[in-house]
Amino acid sequence: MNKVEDEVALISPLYSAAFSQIAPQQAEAKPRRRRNRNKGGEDSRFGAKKRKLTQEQVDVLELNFGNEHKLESEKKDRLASELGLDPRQVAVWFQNRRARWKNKKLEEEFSKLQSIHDGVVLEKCRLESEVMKLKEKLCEAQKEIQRLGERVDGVSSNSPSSSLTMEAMDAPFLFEFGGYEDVFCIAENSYNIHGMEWMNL
DNA sequence: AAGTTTCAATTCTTACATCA
DNA sequence: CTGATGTAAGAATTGAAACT
Repeated sequence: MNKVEDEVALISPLYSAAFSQIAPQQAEAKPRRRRNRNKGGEDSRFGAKKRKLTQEQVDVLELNFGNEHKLESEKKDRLASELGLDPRQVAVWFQNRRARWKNKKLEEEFSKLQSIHDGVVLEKCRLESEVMKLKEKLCEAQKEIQRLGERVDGVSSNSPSSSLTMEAMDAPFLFEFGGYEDVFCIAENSYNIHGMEWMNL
């Protein structure tokens, strides 16, 4: 396994985990109860409207998130008192931070898969054009063989020891594959083959 | 079975940008 | 400048599922 595959394999469980939980909800799509607006009013939990954590608070939270994405209850209380926040706020911050982290990972995995996909498409194009070139070569070879065959037929009735007969004999491999007919047959049929299907022939 | 925790989805607020 | 409007980011809530 190469590095990219390694990383993708590492992150991939995120997809299954995410999708396994999203799917049932999408299927049912129950309506959610709307929350009452609390415009400029009192927040039931904090007594006053308190929003937007300070940069310093965020920095400390980020530092702790960097070490451990999950929050032990003890650590939550300690952080909360250290930052002058409600423990609930710390818990919510970690929860939202985990969600953002997960989204970021999914985006990263998506762009990795996309670049792998682009590479594969490019390689497919290259192989297809190679197949086309080989088919053209094959076609030319067949025409040459046919020309030689016709000359052999024309001359053999007059002179069995002519140089043309010898030319024909220089390609003994053709006879091992059952003669010209099979070769022609393959070449004609393979003109309408796309992708790598021709290999099955 | 009831309480707790976690998660995805959603709502709501804030800050900032743009435009008339 | 200023107020209206749009929008991205993130704080907070909700309900369901998993866990204890």
